[in-house]
Amino acid sequence: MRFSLEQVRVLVAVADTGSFSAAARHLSKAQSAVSSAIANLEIDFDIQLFDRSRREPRLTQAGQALVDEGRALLNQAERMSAHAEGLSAGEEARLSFAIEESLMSRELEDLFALLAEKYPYLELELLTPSRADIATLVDEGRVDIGLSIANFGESASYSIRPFGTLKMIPVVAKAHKLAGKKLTSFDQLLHERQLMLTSRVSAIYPNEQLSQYRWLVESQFALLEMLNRGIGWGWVPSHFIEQFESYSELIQVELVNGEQPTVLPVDLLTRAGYSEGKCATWLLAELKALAYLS
Amino acid sequence: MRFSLEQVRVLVAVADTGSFSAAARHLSKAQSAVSSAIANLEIDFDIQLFDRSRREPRLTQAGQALVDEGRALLNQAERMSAHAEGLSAGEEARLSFAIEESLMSRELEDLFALLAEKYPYLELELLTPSRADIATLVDEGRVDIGLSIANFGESASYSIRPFGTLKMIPVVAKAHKLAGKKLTSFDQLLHERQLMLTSRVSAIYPNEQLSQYRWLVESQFALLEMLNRGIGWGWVPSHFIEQFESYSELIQVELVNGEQPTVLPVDLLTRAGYSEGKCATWLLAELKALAYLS
DNA sequence: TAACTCCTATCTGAATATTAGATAGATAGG
DNA sequence: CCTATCTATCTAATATTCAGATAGGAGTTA
Repeated sequence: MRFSLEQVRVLVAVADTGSFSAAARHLSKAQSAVSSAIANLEIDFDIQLFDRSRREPRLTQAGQALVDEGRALLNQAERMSAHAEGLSAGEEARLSFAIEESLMSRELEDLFALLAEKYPYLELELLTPSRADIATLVDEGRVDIGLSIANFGESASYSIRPFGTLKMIPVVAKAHKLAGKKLTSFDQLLHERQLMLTSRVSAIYPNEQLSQYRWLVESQFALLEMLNRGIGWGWVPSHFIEQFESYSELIQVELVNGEQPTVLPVDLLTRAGYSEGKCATWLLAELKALAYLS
Repeated sequence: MRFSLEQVRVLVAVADTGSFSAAARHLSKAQSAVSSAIANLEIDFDIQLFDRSRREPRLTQAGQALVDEGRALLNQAERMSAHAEGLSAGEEARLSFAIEESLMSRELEDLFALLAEKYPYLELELLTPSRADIATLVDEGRVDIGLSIANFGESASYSIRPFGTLKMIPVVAKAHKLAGKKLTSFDQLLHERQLMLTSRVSAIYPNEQLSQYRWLVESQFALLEMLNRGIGWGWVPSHFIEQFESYSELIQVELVNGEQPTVLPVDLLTRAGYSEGKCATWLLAELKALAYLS
């Protein structure tokens, strides 16, 4: 016969309370049940767990070692129970989330920390593909939820809902020749080298105003670094400049008639048959409240 | 009702074999037992673990998550069993071992690695007090076994057995003025500064030949470093020089009549009522075989 | 479509394990 | 010595687990 979790619970209770009787009271069991539970464990393990030479039993060295093992075992069982309870309450086991790098922020990091605390058993997958790939991932079912700047291709197999807006501003490094100048027309920008995000997989975005001198960069990080080095100008989410120390040296290119910034609509993409679990619901609600997603 | 380890075993078996029937065969149970075990788990956890719409059940997302938890739980249970088995076979739960720093060596490190592998559940405490303190620790029961160079104080409450010998040689740094010289008498050494181990707690060792110019150092490490810097000469276990790169710059002080090295007896100290467990027995046997303990 | 295989759910009675209650013996403290 | 409290053990009742039988569904083959 193999030992049971219940026996281990009894063992730990006896170790905690110091006597079989007290453990029985604590567990709402008869004293005889505790006594035989321990006796059976000792038979199973073929080792004495308690020294009964005194009135109150004392753990032997082996007993102490096995009580420690037992606690670990019960913790694990408790964890399993709690996980099951969460799942039963509608928390998803796994959430795959694709979000455009432009939407990344300090606040988002804080949000994930909260998520981890609130739903400790959730397995999150966070992908940050380039804009045009998000729809594909949702479409293929590779990802549960996608959040990206509106992208005017559509498909029947995923749903699109508006989800706030993102403010994009044209920026340059302080050392760039456009820095501090007030431009009278946007066309002047288009005669300078533009650094823009691209994707290896999908086509580039059709609705950006494009300079004829453009460099295409796949990595948001590399793009910002290149902007920092004054290699060109580019559209950047305004909160990047406000929140990240590393990019506080980038400044907005201003136009005299003030027609920027561009406010881009953000879309929420979900798989066709997707029903949000608790975690996704919470995460999306919190996300919607983020300041930079006005 | 709370779930049992047996139910978890069934759950994992079903996940592994892919069907209730196969799991039943694998576990030597009736198929109905497997079926009801899973059904009860689903009732307990209040969540569906398998999708039964097809002929063979498929794990739901929640089911997969709980199977993972279950595997962890069974591992823990397995660990507890194995630990109990070891204890029942006579392995001690805990071994407290005090050994003089002079006896430390490469081979000893390897020995501990082997010990950890051979007895994975043993909790080892390794103390390296200074020589005179070892007897005290054994005497107080603070330590199960002590290994130290013979020390001519005795007590009734611990037993002393001879356990090999350690070769000590007088050494200096290559840069020291005694380096390379052949001394005609030991007395010449006694006119130079001697660095020797001491203990804050107990008296210094009475049976060493003492220079009148002596410095007392509590740390073996500091002593060796000071020897390396040429601050004086000192008695050092010969295997230190042979085994440790850092001290290969120390060389033996030679006497023309060749009366060194000094061979010191090593003693094994044990508590009065101490009966070696398997781990201690193995460790001591291996220790005794170490080359430098001739 | 029919026959066949292999699957799961469920019922039932038997086997097994667990439990409370009662009792006896042991230990510690006054 | 007496009392309170402890543990071990017995017994009968209860609860749980299990195997075997059966029925129905799913997939495969002819």
